[in-house]
Amino acid sequence: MAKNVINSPEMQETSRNMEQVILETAERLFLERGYALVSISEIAREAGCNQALVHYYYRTKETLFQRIFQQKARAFISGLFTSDHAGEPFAVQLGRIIERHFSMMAASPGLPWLIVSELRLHPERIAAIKEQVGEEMLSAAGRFEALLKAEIAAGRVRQIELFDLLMTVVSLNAFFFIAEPVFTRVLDMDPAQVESFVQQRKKQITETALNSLRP
Amino acid sequence: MAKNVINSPEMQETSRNMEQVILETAERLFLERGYALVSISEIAREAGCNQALVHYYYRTKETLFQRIFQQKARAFISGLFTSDHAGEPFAVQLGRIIERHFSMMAASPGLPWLIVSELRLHPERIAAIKEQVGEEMLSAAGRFEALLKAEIAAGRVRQIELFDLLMTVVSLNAFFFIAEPVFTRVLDMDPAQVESFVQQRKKQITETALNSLRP
DNA sequence: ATTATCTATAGATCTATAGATAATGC
DNA sequence: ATTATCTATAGATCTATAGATAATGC
Repeated sequence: MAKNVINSPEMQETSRNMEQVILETAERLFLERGYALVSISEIAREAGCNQALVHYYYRTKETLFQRIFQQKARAFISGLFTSDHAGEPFAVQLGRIIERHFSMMAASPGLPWLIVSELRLHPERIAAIKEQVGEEMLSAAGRFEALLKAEIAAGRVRQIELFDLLMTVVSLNAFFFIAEPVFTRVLDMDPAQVESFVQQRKKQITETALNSLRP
Repeated sequence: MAKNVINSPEMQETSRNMEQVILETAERLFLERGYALVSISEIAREAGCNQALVHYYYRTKETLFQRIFQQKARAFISGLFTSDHAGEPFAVQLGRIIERHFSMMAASPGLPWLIVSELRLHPERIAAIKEQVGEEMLSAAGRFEALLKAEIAAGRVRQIELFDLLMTVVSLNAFFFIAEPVFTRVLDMDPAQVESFVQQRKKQITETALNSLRP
């Protein structure tokens, strides 16, 4: 805590390195297969150290997981609500939100599956996340809701609850990344095809969501 | 195989019963938590028999799972394509398809999660399903695609690929049931509230999907 | 005689910890 | 002297099978 930040470059480098490598390896594996199906020995093997070292740095599998999961879940949720496009027309703002949310998942394509799976399997994990982002989410939602209501009143958007709109956006975005590995396999795509598939779908989702709002 | 179908009612009753009870228990548990997180001893315990009996009837965990999974996966996919509303307007037909698909999942709310999770975790399971429903799906899709193209040509539906339309429908339907337990917890709903939540969302999904198609 | 059910156990995990050794900092 | 890393192991699973016993059908 109150110790020196860095003493000798090399040593701290090495130590931080293995600690960091373990964290990153764990993140990758958890995103692929979830908490229960990743073993500590697998993390250690892929990180290139002994199994006990994972415990040395992170004590238990659960604390290691939580650290990764909570940070990711926060990004997932708050990514949906961070909008700094005030002044722009509603449709443009919404389009940007959808695209940002989509891109965030494209950078971590295992995330939507991990979040829903872990929250389904361990509902007690919901509380921590709710506490972390609940406030922020509610206030951002409030602001956006005012905007939506104004659009509806002006007759530019059909009557719809904010919840349904968000649910639609998240469904389209998240399910795409949840199912993407399956499609990729079924259609036997190479990485370039996958990339173009993702980009096309992003466009379609924005179009679909915006179109569905017309009065 | 070529044996008598039923000999003595009681005996066969009892035997079929435990065999059946095991199958149903396994189905319920697999739908809740997936293959890896359900143990044979748990199935046995909940079915009310000894662990070895599960192996006696179904040999391995894998064969027991496959039997359940393949039947369910087939229902999930073919449910989307079975349409016997020829003659009705396109929008009505599509609305019916969406509602049927939604209702099928409502009857097995763990199914969408189970399917995507297992196919993500074990891509080799894709092949069997593809073989089972691939043909049927392609021909049903072909018929529906003709309908869609005609609607587009008539200017009643915007330019869209069948794949994107189906993806939208499945995303909206499936993701709802994938995330539903989480929402239910977050909003702390009782069963009656959940039921009405599900019904409302069903309506919204149909409306959203149809609305998004307008030119 | 056959089919259903149980007990017991082998062998393969997996998490967590204790305690030894190696590397680094003062 | 402290921090990083390893070896070894306890204790708790979990799947699958062998072999005993109980129930049922002929």
